[in-house]
Amino acid sequence: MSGPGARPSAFKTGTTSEYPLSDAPTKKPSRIQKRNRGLILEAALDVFSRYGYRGATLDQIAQEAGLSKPNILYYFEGKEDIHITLLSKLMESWLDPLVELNPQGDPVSEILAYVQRKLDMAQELPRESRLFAGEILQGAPRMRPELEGHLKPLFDEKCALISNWVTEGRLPPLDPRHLIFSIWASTQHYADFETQVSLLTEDAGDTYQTASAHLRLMFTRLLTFETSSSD
Amino acid sequence: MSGPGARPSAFKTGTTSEYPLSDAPTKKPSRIQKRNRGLILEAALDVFSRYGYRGATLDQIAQEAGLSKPNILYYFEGKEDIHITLLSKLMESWLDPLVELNPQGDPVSEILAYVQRKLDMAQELPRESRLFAGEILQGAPRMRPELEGHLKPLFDEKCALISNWVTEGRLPPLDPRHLIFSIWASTQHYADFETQVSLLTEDAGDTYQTASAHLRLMFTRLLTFETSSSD
DNA sequence: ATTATCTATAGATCTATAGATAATGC
DNA sequence: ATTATCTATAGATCTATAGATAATGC
Repeated sequence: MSGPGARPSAFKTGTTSEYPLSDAPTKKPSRIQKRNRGLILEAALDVFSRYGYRGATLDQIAQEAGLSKPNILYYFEGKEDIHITLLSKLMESWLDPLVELNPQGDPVSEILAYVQRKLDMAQELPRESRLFAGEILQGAPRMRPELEGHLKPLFDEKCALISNWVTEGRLPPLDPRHLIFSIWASTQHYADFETQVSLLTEDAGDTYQTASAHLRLMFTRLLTFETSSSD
Repeated sequence: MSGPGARPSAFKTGTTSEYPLSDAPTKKPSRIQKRNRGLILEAALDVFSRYGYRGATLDQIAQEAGLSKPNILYYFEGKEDIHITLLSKLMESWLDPLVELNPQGDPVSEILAYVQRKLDMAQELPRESRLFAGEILQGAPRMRPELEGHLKPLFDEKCALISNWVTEGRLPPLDPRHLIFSIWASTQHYADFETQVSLLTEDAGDTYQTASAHLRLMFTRLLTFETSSSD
């Protein structure tokens, strides 16, 4: 009846494995399965990020993947299953740059490196950035559990780290939450609002280079003590 | 046949009047017309900003406006006409804070005041912010002429102004375009990503106050000379 | 034997219109 | 007379399934 892609569409926040524990596969996925699921997810990323969840159609995804529409539904339970699978897989790589924020490193260079990693991701993974932005913009109807389960703990952990750096006097007093929001906003802007950015910069070609310099300057000034007084 | 809302759905970028010059109304709009068009636009802002263009339905808009579906289509040519009308009306108030950037004022306080105005708008007009964000995110399929006609000239003008301030030595060297992008991104973030922000801050209630302090600090540092050397 | 794919189509959803009726303004 | 509103429904679009057929792996 339903294909090998058949899995509960509900999020299992407790596991990152390919299959939820409650529904272990009786067969390992074949080569064709892996290949076609991959083709579908790649096509879906393109279509969903461009037109949004409701704006995207299975027809477009099937066409882009080079498969027939019913064949798409052989590998996934439905449109929503594809979307959730995409977002879920993206989550990890999306949080990676923040995970790498190293408590042992120098606070200023760690945060500046984080800014640069986020900007690089905006440049290299704009579709992923826009997929996320669209989901959040509409209230995260399909990703909320994932945000609570993975993003929230990591965010809290890194906020605590930055707070410690401030307490130790290695950073000037600032609100870690708003610092992180400003980093996210100012870097992802180049992917999420690419249409506007390239319209206004007349697609100068060096947008990401000049953006990098600007953001490095801005966050350096914010994070660096003004040692205008003694010591 | 078609109601008084019947107007060419194409954008007329050259005019900001209620009716394009080429299609002057033979009758002035009645009180009921104004009221119902207003009700519909208010409802549509709610629905479009929450579900996106494709995700919104005329049923939802009709319900929210308290009118029947065919009655909606009596006042507007169709779904797209409502959407374009909304975006077009929004444009002006959206650009207002930037228009107010005063060449005669003090550069730093002018820009800091602009940041605060944008943050206030995110707080007070989150639906408008999200409507715009959604449109840009999907490549501005219905707003591109408006962006080219109104946003672009204003953006160029204000970039030139900031460049002059830099040349005059009243601001440190910086890229005006990226400064404006950073202001837009970091302020609108609180409206566009409100779901994520309130999830991560556990809706502290004072989010906009602490955000204001953070942004003032960040942009003050960026715009203020470090007079650590002589003079 | 099982996995993968296709054609045809059911069933739901949505935009928009037809055509009749009620309310309003000279 | 004109403006405003309603019921009913046409027509298009989209997700998903039924059921048959082809390809693949023991």
